[in-house]
Amino acid sequence: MKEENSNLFLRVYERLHDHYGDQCWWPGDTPLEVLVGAVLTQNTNWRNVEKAIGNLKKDQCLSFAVLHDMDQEILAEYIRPSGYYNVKARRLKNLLQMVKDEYEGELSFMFADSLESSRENLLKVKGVGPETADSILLYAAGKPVFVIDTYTHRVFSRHQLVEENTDYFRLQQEFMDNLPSDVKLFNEFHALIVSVAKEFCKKKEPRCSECPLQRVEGK
DNA sequence: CACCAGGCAAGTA
DNA sequence: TACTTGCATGGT
Repeated sequence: MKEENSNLFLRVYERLHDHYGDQCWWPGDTPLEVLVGAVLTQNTNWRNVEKAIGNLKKDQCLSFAVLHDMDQEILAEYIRPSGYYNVKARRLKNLLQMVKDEYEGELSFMFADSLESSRENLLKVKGVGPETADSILLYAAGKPVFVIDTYTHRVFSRHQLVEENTDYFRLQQEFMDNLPSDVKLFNEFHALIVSVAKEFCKKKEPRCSECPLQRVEGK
């Protein structure tokens, strides 16, 4: 539309949203499904994650109690299609155990906790890094946390919208300092960045000249 | 056939 | 601190 906004990040968002529309992430029927998916999708195509989640759903295993009590080896077989199934089974077990220890096994208790301490508890789980933790907080808990991923860094640095050498926390701060703290906006923006990166900002054969972010004017 | 996908931890120098 | 490697299936 008009791009009358003076904020660079909002202008990028508007241009992406005009081009792609609502993305409606995260596909998941329940917070638990989102949490499981957040681990399973680590460096993995979402389609493979859907297969793995489908396996769990088919046997009614997508409940906290069932997953928590399931043998790690059995869980690994269920999630095999998502790849790295042994490490991911262990990581899921670690995560479920933390929720059991810290929040009586109730995701709703974790989500009711403060952002700082729930994030801290998530990050202390072996296998949960900043992106996985923030994905859970944004997409499962509905907290206003901006999720950064490799695409975010690639798209924004390639368009010279952020410093080339930055890290997760600084990039996240930059987004959150420059955007209104809005869950729906953070949700859609992250998904839109993934969409534009997949289409125009691949490592090999980038098609930058056709990208809708061409000539976004700087600050 | 090669390449990569909605990361993270552990090892090395 | 700054790279590198292991983990692994499935689509293009």
